[in-house]
Amino acid sequence: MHYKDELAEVLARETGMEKNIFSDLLEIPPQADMGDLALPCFRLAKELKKAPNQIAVELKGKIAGKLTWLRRAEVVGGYLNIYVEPAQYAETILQKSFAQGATPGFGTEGLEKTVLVEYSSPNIAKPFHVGHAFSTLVGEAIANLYEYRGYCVKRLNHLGDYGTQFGKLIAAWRHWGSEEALADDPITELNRVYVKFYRELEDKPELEDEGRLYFKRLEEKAPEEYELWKLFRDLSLKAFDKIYNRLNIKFDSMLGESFYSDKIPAVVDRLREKGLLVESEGAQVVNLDDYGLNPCLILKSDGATIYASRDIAAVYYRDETWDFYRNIYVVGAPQKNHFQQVFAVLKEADFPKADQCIHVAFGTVRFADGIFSTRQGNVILLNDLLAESVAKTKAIIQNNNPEMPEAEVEKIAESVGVGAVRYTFLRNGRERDIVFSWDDMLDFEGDSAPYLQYTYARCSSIMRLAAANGVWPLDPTKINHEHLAGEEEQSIIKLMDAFEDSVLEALDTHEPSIMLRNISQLARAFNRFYNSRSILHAEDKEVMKARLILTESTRTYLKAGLKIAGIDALERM
RNA sequence: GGGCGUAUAGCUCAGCAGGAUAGAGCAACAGCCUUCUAAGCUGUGGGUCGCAGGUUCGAAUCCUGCUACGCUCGCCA
Repeated sequence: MHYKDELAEVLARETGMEKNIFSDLLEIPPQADMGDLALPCFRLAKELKKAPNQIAVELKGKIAGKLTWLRRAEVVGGYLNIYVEPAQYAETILQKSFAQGATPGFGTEGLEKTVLVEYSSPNIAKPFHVGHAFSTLVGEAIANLYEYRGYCVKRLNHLGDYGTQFGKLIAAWRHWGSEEALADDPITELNRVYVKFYRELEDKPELEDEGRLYFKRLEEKAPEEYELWKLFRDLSLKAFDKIYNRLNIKFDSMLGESFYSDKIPAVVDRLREKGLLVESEGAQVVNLDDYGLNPCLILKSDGATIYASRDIAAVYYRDETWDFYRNIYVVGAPQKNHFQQVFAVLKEADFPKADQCIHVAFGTVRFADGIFSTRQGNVILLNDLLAESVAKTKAIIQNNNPEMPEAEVEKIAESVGVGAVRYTFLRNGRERDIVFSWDDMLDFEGDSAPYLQYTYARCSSIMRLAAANGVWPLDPTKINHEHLAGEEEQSIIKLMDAFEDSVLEALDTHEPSIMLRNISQLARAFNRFYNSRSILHAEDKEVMKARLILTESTRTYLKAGLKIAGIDALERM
């Protein structure tokens, strides 16, 4: 609400008080009939030693005639409610949005700043399940948000390709692996032997040592183990590529943990020089008492590296490579403590950008009766979920549009099915856990991606018809905005007005759901408008023009918001 | 035990730098397709905002205590 600043200005001038007092106090009322802006006068009452109601009345008198856009002001209780001139409001917002073309609410404050977003980061040789979807989809949306404000974004996939687990995998493979099965479906086969390893472990604890031995050999780059690991890694990357293609996600870097392994000695030296390394129970740790944290383990008692040291090495490497403005980790909430430690160690080591490293945590995907576990083979593959979602979509489309050609059905079903899944991971606060339920995942009504896509397609359909009838395109500056003064139209305008702030807040808090909520409300407002007004069959041509402009603008906002979320906007469905 | 987080309608969630009768969606029920896409729209019912105190003109929102659940607390990542 851009009028807020001007109103605060006038209030300050007329009362001789600080402008900030008013801009802090001014708020958007909970209901449209209470006005467009409101000033609660309760706090002023104390300072001015007058009743809130009386203050509101006096202020109302002082602003009278001072603002061109002010339609009326009303005192209700201790509130001064401000109503803006709706036609003028519509004109301002629509002109602004048309001036910004396809990217309303974009910004350039990020130019010249590089933001690294680490996300997805699956473990090689393991199935890509719906748990990974959280990081992948939230991370992509956050990357898109930064790009929308002009930042140069580097998408980093920090592959889990290192650690004792790969020693175990090699052991498992040597015991039970099948070449044919590996060639046929590598991830499934590798996962099969890995799961078997943990089952066998119960009776044969010696397997544990075997796994450790192979990892040690791997670290020493023993040719046989190394080649095997390399094979597993390559096969996994190929499999991951398929899913990333399907999600339309492209990474700028696929450097995994293994890449940083040989960069750790330099980190250890650095920490030692700073006098931070302490021996404890045979291991090398950094004491973090000053931060209220437990010591951070840098080197294990056998001298081997650990994930914390690898993460620290990665920060130095990334800064040398990209000179980052921000370094963001989209990693699950259970690793909060880990990142607090890593960032604290960086601070202790006087790394100047420690505060520019941010852990963006998200919740856990689990079943109602327990957690996903790769080891127990108790997972739902993202691909299976997508397939299910696409299949359901396809059935709906065929039911609704029996005439639609098969190829188009396929294409739309893919976009809608994938979009629906995407949306379920983005619609809520990211730190909430998601209890997996097929019904919720495949609910295409109400607050869902298909609802947004449907609304977009509906707008598109109207614009197509308008073009066919020769009434579109038309000059957006040459419409009568008085026709957009109604409640249905104004609620749409207000949401468009709020879109940019929702993007900024989403970026600020790394919470894509905030932006999505805005376009979800916009879609709802448009559908109400659509159901209560005739657009192409409006009472006269001027009314129709105004409504077409509103429709086209809605279409633009929906598309922009969906694109940030990574969801396709479809011309028909 | 220490730390972090969560608790709002039957279900899934918004709201939380204090403010006006606590909002959506789903589910339930009742309606709306001879007019631009019914994956839509309208209406109805449904809430001691976990519990107990406190601060305040005013608390879902801030503070304290408690309860429940989840995560985490060096040699996995």
